[in-house]
Amino acid sequence: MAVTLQDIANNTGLSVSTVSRALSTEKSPHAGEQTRRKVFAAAAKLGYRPNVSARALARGRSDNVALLLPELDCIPYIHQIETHLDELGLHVTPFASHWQTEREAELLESLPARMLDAVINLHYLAANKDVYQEHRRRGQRLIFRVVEEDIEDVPFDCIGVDVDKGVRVLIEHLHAQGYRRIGLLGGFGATDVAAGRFDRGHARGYMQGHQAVGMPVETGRAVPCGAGMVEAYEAARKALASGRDDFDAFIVQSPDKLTGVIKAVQDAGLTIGRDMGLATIGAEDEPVCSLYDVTTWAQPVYRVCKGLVSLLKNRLDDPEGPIHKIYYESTLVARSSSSRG
Amino acid sequence: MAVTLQDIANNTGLSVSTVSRALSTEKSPHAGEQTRRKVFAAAAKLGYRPNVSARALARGRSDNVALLLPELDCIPYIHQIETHLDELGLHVTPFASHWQTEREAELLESLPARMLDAVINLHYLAANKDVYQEHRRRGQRLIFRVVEEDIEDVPFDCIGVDVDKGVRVLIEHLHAQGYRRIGLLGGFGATDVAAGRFDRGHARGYMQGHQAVGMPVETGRAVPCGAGMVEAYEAARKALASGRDDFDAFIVQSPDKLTGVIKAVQDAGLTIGRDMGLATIGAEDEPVCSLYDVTTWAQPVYRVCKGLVSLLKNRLDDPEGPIHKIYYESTLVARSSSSRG
DNA sequence: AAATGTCGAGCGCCTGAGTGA
DNA sequence: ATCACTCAGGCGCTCGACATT
Repeated sequence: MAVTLQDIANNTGLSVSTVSRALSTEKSPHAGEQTRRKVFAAAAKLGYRPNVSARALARGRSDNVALLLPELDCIPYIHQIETHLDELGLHVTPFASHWQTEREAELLESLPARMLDAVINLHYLAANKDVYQEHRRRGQRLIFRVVEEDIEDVPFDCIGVDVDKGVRVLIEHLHAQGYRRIGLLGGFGATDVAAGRFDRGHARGYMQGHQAVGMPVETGRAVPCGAGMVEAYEAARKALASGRDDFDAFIVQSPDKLTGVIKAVQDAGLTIGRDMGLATIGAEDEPVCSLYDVTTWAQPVYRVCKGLVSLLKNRLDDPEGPIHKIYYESTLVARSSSSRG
Repeated sequence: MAVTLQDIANNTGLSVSTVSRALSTEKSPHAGEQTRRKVFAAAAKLGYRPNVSARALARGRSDNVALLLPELDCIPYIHQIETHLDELGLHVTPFASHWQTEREAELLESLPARMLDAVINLHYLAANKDVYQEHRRRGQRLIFRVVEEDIEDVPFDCIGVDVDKGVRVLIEHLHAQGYRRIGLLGGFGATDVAAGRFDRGHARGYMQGHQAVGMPVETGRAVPCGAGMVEAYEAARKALASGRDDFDAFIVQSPDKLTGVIKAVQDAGLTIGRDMGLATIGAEDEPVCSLYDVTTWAQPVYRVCKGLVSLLKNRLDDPEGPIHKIYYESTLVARSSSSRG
């Protein structure tokens, strides 16, 4: 049904290969100016669209890159990366691992058969390190955004985001504002702290922050909770009910949870900022944060995405080149939720 | 690099076509039980993965369906549809049109070249009707979720969702609770009402609702606003500031905007439910709605997704069959945000 | 020596027709 | 005749190796 090169060839009286060459922007066996025009005219007239499968099969690449996400809700990332890749003539296909290590490995496994030129993984999982290695050995190009780990420990092209530093900075900031009983709500961080583990991510930052300001860490200040605002609400409510004096501030792991925590604080009859400090860690331009004027350790999403794409481009241009790593600093956006003025 | 049928053939001493047949579940030229076992063993050992491009090229279909979304944030839909299609052995690729009619047309245009077997479009746009027709004529299978239009006017396989009825029902409900000055905030609906147009979607429901309870429609009660909670907040704030007595309830077009409206109401010193009724239209299981206990006209997302997929299956099984249409009723989930008790 | 155009093999897989038991 | 398997052409496109000016 679809229009093929053959159709254009018939229509113009040229051969399929000539048509192919005329349409491709490549240089070497250039096509003549006239033929070119003729071909383009015919292509437009017939509504030709190159068949991506055939092209991929013939070239051994698809101009397609996979975007591996822990969840589908990383929308600003998807959008940004899509935009940047578009400029390189690449198309992006998102895949969600739903936070399952296994599933991520399985997805990676399925990618070569899809002929994807590269993989951008938004969340480096140390647990899958060997899997990543294996896939690189098979020729896959992998680019990572690293959140939990130190990028020194990551033997791949990657962008580091200073999340653990964020907790430290937020604690110092909250401490400077007079808060002394700072809870950590949600995420792996809260779970780690509750279990007395301080060797990675938020938990490490939590520890470092307390050390920096000379406060002892209380593992009871960790409030683990499931995903979503409702669970965050419940967790915060309970935390505030059981002993209101245990907390005078919360660091909330994600803006999503923030919505729940805000309500819990309000319901407890507390005023945000004055009675209860609030801060979170998230992407820049997070609507909830500006709506509720919440202090944020803001990840530079735009630069991170741009960085990921440029790493990708480097890697595609020079598959054997040295590994590149970039570290981006987040910004402390101090707002009224954490000021006692 | 990747393992091909050829590799398995070499490994087992069989021919490529035998291997192909042994691996395919099809029936006709069955392979012998022993060969089958041998082939599967070799495939597993070598880690064979069929090349999707080659397969698509040879079969003329890709076992892939496109999911056309107005925005990337229809996450529950994506997830559900993905799950159901998975059971049919189909893979889904999401494409976002960002609410641009043009872009949607362009996307559709690009799909045949990707050999997608079908398209599920989450938002039927009457403006693109001719484009849809044209693509069906070219053999594309199209399935729609219809929100704004009457499904009688939609000549395609589709699921209807009773959104306009929702506004009517919500108005009747709010009226019964004693609310008399009901605003409509956000979306096409608000824009239409503000412009005095009542011929479709929310605007029609707004009109019908008022008629049903015998209240006159005030076009000034429409509060148009852009996407996102921050814009909704601003719009609601202004509406409440300019003349607080103009409104005693809001119907909010989407749960996203709801977050902003709630804050605006709180900031105005009003109590939700008592001073100001609130209701919204959204998917079932919307976290914001249960968190803030907001009355909702709840779309049956799960059934809609299941329906879309079953329509799809029908269409694939019988491309020439008659058009099917399904109409799903939403449910009124009455909560405290709209009760004066 | 270019510049322009054609040939044809082949990417990995499927499948109708054919071979031999 | 059935069963088990192989041959070979083709899906639409690319690209190295020629042929023609």
